[in-house]
Amino acid sequence: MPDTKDNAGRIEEGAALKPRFGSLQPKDFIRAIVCADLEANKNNGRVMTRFPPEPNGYLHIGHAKSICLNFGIAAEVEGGKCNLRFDDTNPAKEDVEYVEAIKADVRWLGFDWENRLYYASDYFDQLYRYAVELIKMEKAYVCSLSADEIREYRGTLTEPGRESPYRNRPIVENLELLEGMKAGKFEEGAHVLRAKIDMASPNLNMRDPVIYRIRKAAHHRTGARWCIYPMYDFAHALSDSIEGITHSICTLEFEDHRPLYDWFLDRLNVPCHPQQIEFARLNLSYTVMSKRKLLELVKEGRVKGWDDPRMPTLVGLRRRGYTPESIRNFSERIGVAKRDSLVDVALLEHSVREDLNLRAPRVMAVLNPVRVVLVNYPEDRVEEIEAVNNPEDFNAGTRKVPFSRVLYIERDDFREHPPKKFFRLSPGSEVRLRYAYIIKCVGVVKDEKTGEITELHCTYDPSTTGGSTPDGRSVKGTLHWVSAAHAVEAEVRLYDRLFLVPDPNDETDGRGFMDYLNPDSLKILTACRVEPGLADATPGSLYQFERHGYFSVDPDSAQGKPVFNRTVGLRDSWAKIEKAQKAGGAV
RNA sequence: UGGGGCGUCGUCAAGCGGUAAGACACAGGUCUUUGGAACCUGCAUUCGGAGGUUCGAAUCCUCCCGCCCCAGCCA
Repeated sequence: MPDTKDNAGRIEEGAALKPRFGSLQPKDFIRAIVCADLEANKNNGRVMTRFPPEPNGYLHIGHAKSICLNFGIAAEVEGGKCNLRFDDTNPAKEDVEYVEAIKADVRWLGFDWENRLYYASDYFDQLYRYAVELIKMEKAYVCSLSADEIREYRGTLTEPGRESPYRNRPIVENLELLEGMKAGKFEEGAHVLRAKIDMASPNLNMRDPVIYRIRKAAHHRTGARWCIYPMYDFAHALSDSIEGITHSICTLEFEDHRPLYDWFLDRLNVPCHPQQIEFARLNLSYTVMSKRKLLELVKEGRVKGWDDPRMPTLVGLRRRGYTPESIRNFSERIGVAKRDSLVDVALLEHSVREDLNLRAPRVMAVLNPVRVVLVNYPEDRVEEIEAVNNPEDFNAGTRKVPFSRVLYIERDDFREHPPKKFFRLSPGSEVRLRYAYIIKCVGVVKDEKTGEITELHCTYDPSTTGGSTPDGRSVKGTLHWVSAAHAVEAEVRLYDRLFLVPDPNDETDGRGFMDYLNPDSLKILTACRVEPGLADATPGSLYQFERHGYFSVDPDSAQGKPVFNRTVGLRDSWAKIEKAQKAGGAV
């Protein structure tokens, strides 16, 4: 792990004497600002951003948007840099478990902070010195009001606040008190350090905000060395400055904090004054994004953990089968702006399909098997059928798949009474088995009691090797299949959206997001049959099950007993037709 | 009834005084041994509303309407 103590992003002298543009384009309002700054030679042509997560939870797709923005901009500018900085100012909520997970996620997404891994806690000494400076300037004071009293004194949205009776404590007394706080002489809540700004400000953030509070909790990095911790507004602005950040990009809810951000930097003798720019956070339809809600899903057991494939967390998406490329493309497509929006998950799904279409090897898997006996095929004959691994990529080559007299096909691919436009298998109809032969259904065997179809009898046409039709007859349907004697049994987990409504965050009718959970967000199929080549598929690898969708091999897989997660289904135009037929009555 | 933001196609989103990009979705079609993919076509006479300025406005001005955020010793 790189040492971060001595190289905390010092502003390199003479780092850039002329603007460096790199590939940066003004695609969005933030890049437009950066471009303009570069042209004006602001910051000496230097561009430095940062991604500042608090290590109190797992990263989700919303963070990915921010990561792609911050690391993206830095990468697009010649000499641009993006730091990874943990905003670890609240030991009660934070944990090393999260810092490690976050680092892994950022790396997985494809970004590199090189040796610039920082922690706000690296700056605690410096931050403390800044606080002392503020006191000496009479711009900060130790307030001994209780938390409740402070709230009361703060006023409301429409009424100004009142000044704390401790507001005009002498400098020496403030200094002594702060020293005492730092030394652990007081209990939590006894005192806080506040900035002395304006209790009548219409911006509540400016009503003498707390900048240090006593917290006697062990910090995951500094241990018990400190018992006072700086608040976000103070720590963040100054950390940005210490690292020489030029553009401090954050989400909209911090817009009201910008005057405070600037206030600290304008008063203190700091290395530089970064520009804070706010953009709208990502909202995705049919999902929730707040850490609180995600945590609740995990704690209440509604999902199996942070990496449950239904979670919008990066670990969840990864396990589901999403690739870093697809997430980066998605981030690019959604754009960056300031208006609140709800992005359609379909766009995310499109992004994976697009990526996986090009790279996922194709394979045959029967999810809901029904037996097919080729009555005119020799009993013990086994053919090795050649199949293309990826029609989008001829370099992917071919493979052999065993074919024999008894096969499995998808139960859905047979209809005893086929609806209009159904060109799969039905009594008397012909259909092609992918890469193999054309078969015709000549008999249906049912369970006497339940009426369930247990077996289909078909004949195969030996002249149609490889699925060709030498006589030129056209066979519309092509089915995937698997040889019963050779297939491997597999578990397949079919995921669907976690929520039933586009915006589960909407509480206007008194319901909460938990009320909108989709009871069918996970369907586990245990009797699936896949090609023998998949017996020992490597966890994490990705496949396309032909005619079904994209699947990732789950870590729960065991030798000879693979488990697959459906990443996303293929577009299914038959499903659309069928739905339309049902909706429009007959035909 | 305080302050800060935002309102352009179903969903994102360009546009920055010269006459509405693109993507997803959707609808048709071509092709096809994945009803996949690919490809083609269609999809806002109109930019929250009303006035005004201008030869000309989504872009400028005025008023109005709607939505989001802020009263943690959270970030």
